[in-house]
Amino acid sequence: MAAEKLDTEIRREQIAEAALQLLGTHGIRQLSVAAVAEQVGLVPSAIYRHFEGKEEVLGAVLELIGERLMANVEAVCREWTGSLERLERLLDRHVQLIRENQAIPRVMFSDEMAGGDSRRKAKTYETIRTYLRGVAKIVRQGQKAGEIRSDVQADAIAMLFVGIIQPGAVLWHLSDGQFDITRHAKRTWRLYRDAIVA
Amino acid sequence: MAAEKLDTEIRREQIAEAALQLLGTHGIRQLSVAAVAEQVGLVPSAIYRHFEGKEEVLGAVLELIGERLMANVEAVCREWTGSLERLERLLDRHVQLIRENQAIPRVMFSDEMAGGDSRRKAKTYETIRTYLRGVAKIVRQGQKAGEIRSDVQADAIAMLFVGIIQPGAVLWHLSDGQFDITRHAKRTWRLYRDAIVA
DNA sequence: GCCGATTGTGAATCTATATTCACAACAGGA
DNA sequence: TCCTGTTGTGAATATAGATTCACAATCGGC
Repeated sequence: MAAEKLDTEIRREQIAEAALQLLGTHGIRQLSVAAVAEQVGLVPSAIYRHFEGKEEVLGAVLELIGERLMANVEAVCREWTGSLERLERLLDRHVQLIRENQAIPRVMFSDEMAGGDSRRKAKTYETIRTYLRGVAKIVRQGQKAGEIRSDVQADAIAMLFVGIIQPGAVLWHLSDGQFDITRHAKRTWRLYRDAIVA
Repeated sequence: MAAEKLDTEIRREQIAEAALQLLGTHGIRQLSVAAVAEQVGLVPSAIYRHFEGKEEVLGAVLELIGERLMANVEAVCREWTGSLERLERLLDRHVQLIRENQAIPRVMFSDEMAGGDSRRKAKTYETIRTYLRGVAKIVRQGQKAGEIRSDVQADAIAMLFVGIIQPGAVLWHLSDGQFDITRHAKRTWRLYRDAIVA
């Protein structure tokens, strides 16, 4: 039975989303064009109507992740003013995002992606740096406002922010959800907060 | 030209080590039996004299990593007494270990490994937990001794310890060594230390 | 309603890799 | 020295999965 014909822009999004999903449940080694196609409800060869090949699909996934990460940064900056509140909320959103997309931490912090060409490696690097820059910006504002200690570089503070989640996210995934990442984030936040307040 | 005939125990170690090395330079997608064999100076089929297959090789790599991680924990416990010193030195050693084996953080915190069977996933989980338990033990001693704050679970403190390195390790790898992980660890240690002292 | 362009399909192809196997070389013990 | 078990080799096999292609269905504009 033939699938509905949809605009290539729509399909590209669907495909990237499907790949992201699959990357969460199985590793990159499992990620086959066939699996992605099935998830979308298409036949493998149809993928090539919308992407040059598997590599490009992975690139789109990376793009997608980058967008979502930055959307969170922008959201907290919009909704809150204090830098500490912003960071705390960003943490909440980050946990939420990870819970919905297990693949994110793995893809970003594992270079599973970087396997193919080295362009992807560079792009992954850039995506992470962009996110870190966003966090660091919040931190710097906090430092200017005297809410966050200024004797440590904003970059370092931003990176430790990511470090709050990363190990927990992995445990959460490896334990099939046993490990309570939300609680972990809450607990660790207290620690982190105390470490960075002025 | 035929390779020297060596005892299977030796070969197993060589093979695991070679795989670990390759996992560092290329991702898991690149890791082929052929590549491992070449690195050891053998022919692909020779691998099967010592391992059941690729999966088992990956298992051995995991084992290897676990041993090295725990060796560090034991070393700092042997060489130092204060819990803060122990943690600081463990951090040094951890950075060192990562610098020598890029694959470690990626393998451990990326579940690249967990792709195959779910036994590996469970084993990866156990390996990480074991390491975390080791760190947490140091932390608890510090809490008893009054060196480390007691109002936060030792587990959380141990996990953040890992979080100090993890993001930096990834950036270091993705940037091909541009990012200075050693400096990052030093800077972040100050932050972390302040966060956990009693 | 007709036409070109776009999207979907199924079969065929192509390649990379894991794995197997029969045979060769070698080690060490009897 | 001979025998047996172990390790290494190269060729052959098997398979999964990416990619291509000729053809069919569908859509939008005229």
